[in-house]
Amino acid sequence: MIESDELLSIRAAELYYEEDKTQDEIGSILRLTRWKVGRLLAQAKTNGFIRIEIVHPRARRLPIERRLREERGLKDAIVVSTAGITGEEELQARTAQAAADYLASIRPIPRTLGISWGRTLYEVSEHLKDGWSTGVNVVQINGGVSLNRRAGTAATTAVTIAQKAGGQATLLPSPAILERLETKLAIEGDRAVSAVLEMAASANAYLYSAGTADEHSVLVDSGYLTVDDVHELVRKGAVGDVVGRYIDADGNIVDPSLDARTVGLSHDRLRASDRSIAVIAGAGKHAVANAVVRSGLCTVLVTDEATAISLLDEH
Amino acid sequence: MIESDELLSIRAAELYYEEDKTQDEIGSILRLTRWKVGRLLAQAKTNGFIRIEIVHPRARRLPIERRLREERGLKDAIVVSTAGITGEEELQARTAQAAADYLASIRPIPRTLGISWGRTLYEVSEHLKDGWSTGVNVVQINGGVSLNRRAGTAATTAVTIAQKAGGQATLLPSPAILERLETKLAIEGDRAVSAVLEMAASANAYLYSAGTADEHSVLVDSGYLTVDDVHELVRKGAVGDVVGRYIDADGNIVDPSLDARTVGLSHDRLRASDRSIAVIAGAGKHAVANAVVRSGLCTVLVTDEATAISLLDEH
DNA sequence: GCGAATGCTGCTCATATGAGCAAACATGCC
DNA sequence: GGCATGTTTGCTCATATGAGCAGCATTCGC
Repeated sequence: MIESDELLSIRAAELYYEEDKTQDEIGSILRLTRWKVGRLLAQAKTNGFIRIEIVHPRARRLPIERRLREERGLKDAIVVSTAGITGEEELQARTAQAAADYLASIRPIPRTLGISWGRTLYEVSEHLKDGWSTGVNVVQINGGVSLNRRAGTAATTAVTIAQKAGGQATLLPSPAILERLETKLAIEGDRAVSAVLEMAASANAYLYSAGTADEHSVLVDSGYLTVDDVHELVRKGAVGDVVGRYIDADGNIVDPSLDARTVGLSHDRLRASDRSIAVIAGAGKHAVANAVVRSGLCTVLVTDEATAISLLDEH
Repeated sequence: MIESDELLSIRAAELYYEEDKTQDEIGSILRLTRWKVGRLLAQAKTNGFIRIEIVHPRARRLPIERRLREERGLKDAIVVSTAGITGEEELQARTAQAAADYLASIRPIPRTLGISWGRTLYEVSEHLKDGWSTGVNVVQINGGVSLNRRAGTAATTAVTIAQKAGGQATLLPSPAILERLETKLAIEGDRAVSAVLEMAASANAYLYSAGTADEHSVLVDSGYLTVDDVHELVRKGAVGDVVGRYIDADGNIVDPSLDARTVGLSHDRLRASDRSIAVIAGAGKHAVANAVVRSGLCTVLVTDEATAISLLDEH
């Protein structure tokens, strides 16, 4: 009876979902009452035999978002669907789009938005619609004067976001990491820098991404760290960086002396904000994402389905 | 408006299918009337954004079955779902199961069933339930005395099917292919063989599979043909074999002189039957399946989703 | 073998949904 | 601008579906 009922529920589901028959019609085909058919269909659903997927680049996974809010204590979560995805690039595009959508939807509109920089943030800026908000000022929250060919990406990101919202962009005129602590303290003391840092500290909302702790990190690419530096950080437990600062699985700073030479908003300030939005997607970033969420670095997370699920499994 | 409506329909679909909200509730969330929501959902379905899959080893694809009947003129078609499939083996098992189910369901119950032999048929016999029918006699329709270690598979298949139905099995005591035409004519003239062939010709229903035209063919494995023979057949246009006879894409016999040396039911007899069931599944058998269907060798086809779709595309 | 307990069945009733339609609206054409 | 045409909207009404419940059967314990 267990067996035959399961088979029946599949037959019923075929007729219901694929042939668009009513439960009544199915009843007469399978020689059952329509109530029995309804129960078989409910059973098929419960057993997980019916899989419904929304296949669209803008599709989100609301049940997963809810679980992230409830189980991981996030204020909000945006999870993009990976259904029908073709590659890592598309995943990043979808996530950036979702982050842009979310940013445009938050109320009250933040007067000042603190942002980090990197590939992800750049993509978010590209996906924002012109006029996405009215008069949002953008301020960089970590050192962004890039040393190499990528120069300008960081500035472009901030300027684009501000411009599209009809606001002003304020850049942080400082390297991300300095070689000597004295230099760092000196540059922080400079009025041109300290004013920006103060503005960053008083922003109403933050938008940032996180990097992986490997040789492909933007900090390596930009020349602030060597591959060996990163390997050493990994050995010490680093899982990735958030606004230029490397953290371990618990969200703690991995290397305090390196951190002291890093210019930008502190993680404590980020944790104190009630609107810090992290945009983290991709198979390689599960570990950082987990560290960020666990240590309360963000209140809102924009991510992909696979990362979200790993976040729920970890828990 | 085109754009924003599409996005709205996705939001509505998320709330409807993932959050189990009513159209009314969705209406108040998205500030729409419930009728608009209903239309958005219908639109999302039409646009193919909603994908519903039945994930179960016994699941079938009824819409594809219907199209096969309508567009390819089959009396009946059984298409097993490939959703959640892990490998070729599972595909074969699912198809064999479906063929067994179908065989047990046909009415009127055939008094005599003609069968071929091979891996597929053997699996079908294994999947049949004991007592699947009452008194069905089984007769082999092509030469089945195997020359190698596989000896017995052919016989076992026929005996198992008959036994489980409480009927008699009649074996065809002849090689599949003979080296000389004279021998073939002589063996056909023998009463022990001709009686079986007559019985085969008068069967009420046929169940057979098809082989690919390559070195993995059972006919090569059994020693009836060499790898070179098969290559030569392929060169002449062979796409596979049906009950030991090689056909081209149009279902025509590829090599008449080889065919004349092949013992078993003719394709003409198979085409004249109103109940000839072909069981053909697997990525390698798309071409044979198409030839079988196109040339009317079967009235009923049991196959997998991918093969079925290729059959509809060909058309 | 008998009663209790559990589960299954077919029902009533409330609710959710889809079909069809008239009015409002936008669109193109002169 | 004014009219005709096609599209979208909000509705009524018929239908499909799910919740809840009482009766029936089956199982289990003793």
